[in-house]
Amino acid sequence: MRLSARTHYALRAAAELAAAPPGPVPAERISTAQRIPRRFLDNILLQLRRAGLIHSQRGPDGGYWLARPADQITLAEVIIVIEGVPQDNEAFFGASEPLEKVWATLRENETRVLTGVTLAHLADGSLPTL
Amino acid sequence: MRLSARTHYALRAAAELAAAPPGPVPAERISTAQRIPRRFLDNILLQLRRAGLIHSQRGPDGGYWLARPADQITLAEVIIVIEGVPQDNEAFFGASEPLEKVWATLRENETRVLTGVTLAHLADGSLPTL
DNA sequence: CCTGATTCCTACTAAATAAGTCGGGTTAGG
DNA sequence: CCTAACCCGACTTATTTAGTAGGAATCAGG
Repeated sequence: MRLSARTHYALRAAAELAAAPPGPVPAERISTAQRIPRRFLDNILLQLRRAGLIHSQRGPDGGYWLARPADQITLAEVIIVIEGVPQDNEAFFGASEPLEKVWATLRENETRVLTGVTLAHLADGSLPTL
Repeated sequence: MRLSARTHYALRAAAELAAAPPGPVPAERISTAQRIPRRFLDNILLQLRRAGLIHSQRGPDGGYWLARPADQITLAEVIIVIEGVPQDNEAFFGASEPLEKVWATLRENETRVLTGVTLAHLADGSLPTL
């Protein structure tokens, strides 16, 4: 799979929000709970907010919260927001042509798992049969 | 999955060797058949040889060939040779802990497919049920 | 034993990506 | 108006990627 540190952080931050009681969670809290460098986290949360995945509130008692119920946000969605859509522009010739099908299979497996797990699953520790 | 261009080239080169009739295949041929930059290919083939995956012969009528029967070389093996062993050093805390299991599942799926497909499968276009 | 085809090998480079950091601006509550 | 928080673009440093360069070593055939 190979995901960037940024993406791992985003997923962990999202998990933290999903597990928190309702109401704004300040970045500082997420940062310490998940051991994510504070300024970097700001940056990531900003990206999640711009993508519409979370909402935010400034000022005292401000913070971040999920824009939708945790069981309606999949890991795949978070990953896409951070990594962007994967673009494959490989070409296959002759003997290597069957590789295309192998990659397709791999991608399907991946997608199936990542769209099958939601933030709610992470929050209550009950993973679905994958 | 995300593999480097180098790894894709290695796989395609290996597929080409698997599909060729017995005997040395010159790099030049692989390069044109699979549209791989010549000098870069040299470099990659060298790495495959040092790993013991292929053999080579210099001079006229020289070239490269598989060190073992094509049905005994898996895609996983080629990938490991080029990419090295993947090292994950992520740590999980609290709400994000279940992620570990998700990544494990993903890795298992991947491994199952990549160790299940051999160069022989590519060569004769008969992929196993994945 | 010379010639040309072919592999072998180290080193180099330009561009992209990754992983943060920095400095300050903006907003809201008390 | 003060303080806690988010907002935002730009910057930096290191690593990886995708090759390229230049030539040395080897081997078959004539």
